[in-house]
Amino acid sequence: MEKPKIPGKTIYRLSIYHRCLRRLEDNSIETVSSSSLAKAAGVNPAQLRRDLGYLGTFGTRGLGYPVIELADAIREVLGREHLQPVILVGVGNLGAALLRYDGFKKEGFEPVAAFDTVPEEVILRGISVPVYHVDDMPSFIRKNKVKLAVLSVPAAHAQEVTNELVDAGIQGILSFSPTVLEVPASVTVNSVDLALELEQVSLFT
Amino acid sequence: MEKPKIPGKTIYRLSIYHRCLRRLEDNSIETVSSSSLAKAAGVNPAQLRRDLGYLGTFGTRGLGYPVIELADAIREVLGREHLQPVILVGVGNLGAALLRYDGFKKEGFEPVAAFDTVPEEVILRGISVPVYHVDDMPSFIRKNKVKLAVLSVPAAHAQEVTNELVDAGIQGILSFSPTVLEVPASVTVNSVDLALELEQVSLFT
DNA sequence: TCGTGTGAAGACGTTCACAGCT
DNA sequence: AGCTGTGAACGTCTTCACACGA
Repeated sequence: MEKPKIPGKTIYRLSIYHRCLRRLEDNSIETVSSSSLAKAAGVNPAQLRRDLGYLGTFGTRGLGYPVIELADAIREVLGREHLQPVILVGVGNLGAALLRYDGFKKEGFEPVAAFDTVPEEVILRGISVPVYHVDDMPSFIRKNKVKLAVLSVPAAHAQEVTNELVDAGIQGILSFSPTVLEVPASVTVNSVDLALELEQVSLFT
Repeated sequence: MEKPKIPGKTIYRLSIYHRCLRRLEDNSIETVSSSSLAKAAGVNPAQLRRDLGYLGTFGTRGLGYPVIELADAIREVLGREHLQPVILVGVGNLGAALLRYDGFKKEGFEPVAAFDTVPEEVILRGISVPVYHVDDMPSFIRKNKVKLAVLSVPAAHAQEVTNELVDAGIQGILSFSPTVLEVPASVTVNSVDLALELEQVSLFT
């Protein structure tokens, strides 16, 4: 069997296309051309067609792509059928904001618990997720078979916490710490460094 | 004059190297080899040497790079001498967290004001930046010649606010809205989509 | 010998341009 | 005619591998 091996960048864009398609679904639009979907997603039409080519051949020449089928196909590839449980470690300012951020739920992720070294000090305004002490983290991960973690602890403790997460069985980490985390190859890490992102903007002006 | 034309990805990594170098400066370490710095930054040694090559030739063969000179050279390229003023629009959960986030200041950015549609409702816990009504935003931008903005408003209003920012003279925007923003070519936009980032992690596990 | 600097090769990603289906 | 699907060209980024200086 051929394994299509979809490139990472394409996968990233598929998520974007999916979001655009959902809007079209909501508006009961049935077909869409590569050029208009590409414009909505902010990419080149040829690139979009190339990306969709990884899903098989869907489009109708002369017409465009069927919105619903295409959205389903992307969902299948991205495995978006059920909500993924996520834990969050480090309920400081940023962590608390992330817990309240509803964008995660919209995209299929559900924060099921949060951990901090001083859980009693966490202000619970608008947070419906339980906050526990980090000592309880490994057992929680194992018991609930959580695979994804969001890391928003101070940089100085990021590696230490990461080690605990990995030992407990976490397979994917979204980190907001401005450090390079060392993990086994089997664990995926995605780092978002807010200051670096802002810097990028400033350098191209 | 030859303009070396440093690639965007290299610039991004230069920022990372710079952060690593600062730690070395703090520890009074005077020279560093490409391999050890590369490891700290999480890149391939050859890539690091290639990147540093854009700055001119600094290293001493057989020895490594002088930490201080190298850090200075990067600072010069990145134009990091003075603090850049930044405004933030949309002081919701995420926006408030970003205001309290001290990582920006450490990297040379200073939030000078924030704007919201209901500034009076913003809880000021730990926020030292003044929060004004969005109606006052354009005049503030013009008066203070602010060039950079962080956008953390709901997706539905992102484009509208962006238009106002651009009209008022903003040249770089760091957006946290999950939408594609339309701007003139002269304006740089960098989008951070938190849900997409988490999704990326989940897809590679 | 150690580690930089760099030509050359390779991997990867994007875009063009057009054949072919509806 | 309109729009997809894709070979091929192109451009960019990464890595190798080695000459050369300290």
